Amino acid sequence: MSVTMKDIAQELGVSIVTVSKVLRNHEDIGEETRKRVLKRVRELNYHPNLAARALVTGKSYTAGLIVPDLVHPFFAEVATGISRILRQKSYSLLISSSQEDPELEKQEIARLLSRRLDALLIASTQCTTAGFRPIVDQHIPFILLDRSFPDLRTNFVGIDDVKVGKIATTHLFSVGCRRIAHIRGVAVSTAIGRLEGYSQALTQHRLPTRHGYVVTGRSADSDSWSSGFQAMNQLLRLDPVPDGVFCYNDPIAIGAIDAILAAGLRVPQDIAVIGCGNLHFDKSLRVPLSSIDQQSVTIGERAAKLLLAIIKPKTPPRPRRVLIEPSVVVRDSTRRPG
Amino acid sequence: MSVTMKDIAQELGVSIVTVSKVLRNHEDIGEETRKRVLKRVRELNYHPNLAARALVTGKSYTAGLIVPDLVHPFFAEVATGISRILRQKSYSLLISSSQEDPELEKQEIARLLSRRLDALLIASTQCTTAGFRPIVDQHIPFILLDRSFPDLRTNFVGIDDVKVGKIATTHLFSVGCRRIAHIRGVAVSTAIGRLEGYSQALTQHRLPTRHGYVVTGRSADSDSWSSGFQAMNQLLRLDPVPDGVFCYNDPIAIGAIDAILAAGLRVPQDIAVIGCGNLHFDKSLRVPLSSIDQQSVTIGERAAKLLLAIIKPKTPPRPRRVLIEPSVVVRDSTRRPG
DNA sequence: CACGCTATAGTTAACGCTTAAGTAAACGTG
DNA sequence: CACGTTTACTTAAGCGTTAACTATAGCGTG
Repeated sequence: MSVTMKDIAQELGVSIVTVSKVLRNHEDIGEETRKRVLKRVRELNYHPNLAARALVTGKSYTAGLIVPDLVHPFFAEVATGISRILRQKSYSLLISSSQEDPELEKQEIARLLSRRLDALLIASTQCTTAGFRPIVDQHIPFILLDRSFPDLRTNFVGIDDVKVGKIATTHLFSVGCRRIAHIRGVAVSTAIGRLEGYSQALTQHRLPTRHGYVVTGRSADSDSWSSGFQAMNQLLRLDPVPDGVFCYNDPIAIGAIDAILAAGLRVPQDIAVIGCGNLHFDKSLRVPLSSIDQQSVTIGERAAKLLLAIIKPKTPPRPRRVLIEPSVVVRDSTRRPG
Repeated sequence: MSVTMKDIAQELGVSIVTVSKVLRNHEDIGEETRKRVLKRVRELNYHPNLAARALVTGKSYTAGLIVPDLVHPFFAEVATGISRILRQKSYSLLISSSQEDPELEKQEIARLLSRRLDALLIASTQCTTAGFRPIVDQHIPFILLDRSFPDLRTNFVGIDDVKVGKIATTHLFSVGCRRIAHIRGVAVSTAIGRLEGYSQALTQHRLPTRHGYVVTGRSADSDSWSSGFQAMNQLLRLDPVPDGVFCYNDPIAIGAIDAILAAGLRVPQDIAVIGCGNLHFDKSLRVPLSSIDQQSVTIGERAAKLLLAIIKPKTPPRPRRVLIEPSVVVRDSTRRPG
């Protein structure tokens, strides 16, 4: 079918091994032989069969990535960051989406495991850590992204979610909000961390914890908008009505803003809103949305670097936690006289 | 290292081939032996090494996808569609981003080729077809997505761009616009097709072709917003000013709307705007944006199905062109008394 | 009861590459 | 000039599978 080392070796009257060595820049090859081989390799546009190489070396030069949803810009950006770093080291990336379905995620883990990838990167939708057992059992290095599990000692790269909640809430405080509500996410680590940060900030600024001021966006990410819309309507029925809302993510925040506007109130004059994620269209929204930037590309890049680091050594080093710093991006939805 | 067929065979006192046959549901295996093997396979959580299998069968059960930009929702959705179909047939997807860089795209093609993938899917940023030569030479089935090349007879799946331009322009006409401008994209097939459709619609509705009414968004997709903003400013300096604008894509349209609003005009009362892509946040924009839906997920699904079809036969069937039907999604930016 | 048939296995050789070990020739050294 | 050393290669073995044969037993059949 396609050209092999054997073909090249026979044509040139050398052994297969000689060709192999030339291609891997092995030292003990004569200058002239090396040139002859390289010349023929170029002429035939030969590329070694990586499946064969993987079989004997045990390294596939491929990493696997499982995300809940490729369309979500956060994960798309993380993937882009990973891809950029891995490309430099000639690694490829097998991407698979779990569609926010824990069962599907487990299947994908199994599938990727049987490909003997060098490492796995997972932004998990699992609730428990049981699904990671097969990975641990097979001694495949892996890194969790974005969402972490307290009871699982493994590599993790993500944003410092407590800090996210803290700086978002503090920002609302600094623009004059005193009745700050929170539309939280479902019970994953990111939601818990941001809630924790929100609470810490309230305490720090000596604001009371009001009853009903924390509501949960009920549904999964795919339906964040309506989730935010409904949650905000719940908040609008409270007395006193909040004057600032920190939302778990941007789609929820957009839904919340739409609910506020639908109720005849103004953003940010009556209620200021801040989201999280800093989606790149935030500035073109009906009310340009203030947000917490999650440095998604950076998360991807750091994850990829960590991956390369843990692949190298024979015995994997002990798990590392990489926390990225969030930052506030101020737009109209919180821009009002302090 | 990890469990192999050999281990299982030895433990059970059968030959490796027997194990292999059981796993591939080969018929000539006794009921009892089959059960014994399957039992042990499950106990050990054994999964065959796909690299080894790929080496001998020549099929990697992996497809490659190259897109200009993973973060762009269109490509993310296409990838999701592809992924969904391929998953059902136990195929994996190696995704790689060319970052809108033709040179990088060529490198990625080379990289994917050396992995002996079963097929390639490419949404290309190339200007010429030269970059596809290596793929053709190696007889790897491949499918172009979204952007096509008139001088290359190959498989293609994408939207009917002429129709896109036609129905967008016709929609503007139907809401009362009589001076319809077009902010076109750079010289790829999609831009050309949409322009063609725009022209056809003008003719059909007996509208004059006005000088300067077609301007080009200069830059690449990554900077579409400012591109649309500037292009719209150009249109605003014309006399007469357009009363409707069909934009090559949604980010450009968002930029255009921002420019119109910045000039103190209203959307859609003074100028109606329609984009293309139907990004899922369109409804939450400052002015909710009418758009042409490109059925991106469907494009991905159809592409994946085509892929599975052309992989099967020994000799590849002749190239097919699959054109998806676009449709108008009406929102505020064109909602005005006809 | 020898025959071929069927069901159920096993044997052998490859897939394309890498790794380790081996070797022949040329070279330097005391 | 016998000895080790270096250079430049070759040979052999094997990575974990599968494809294509081959082998054996049990069985009905004419």
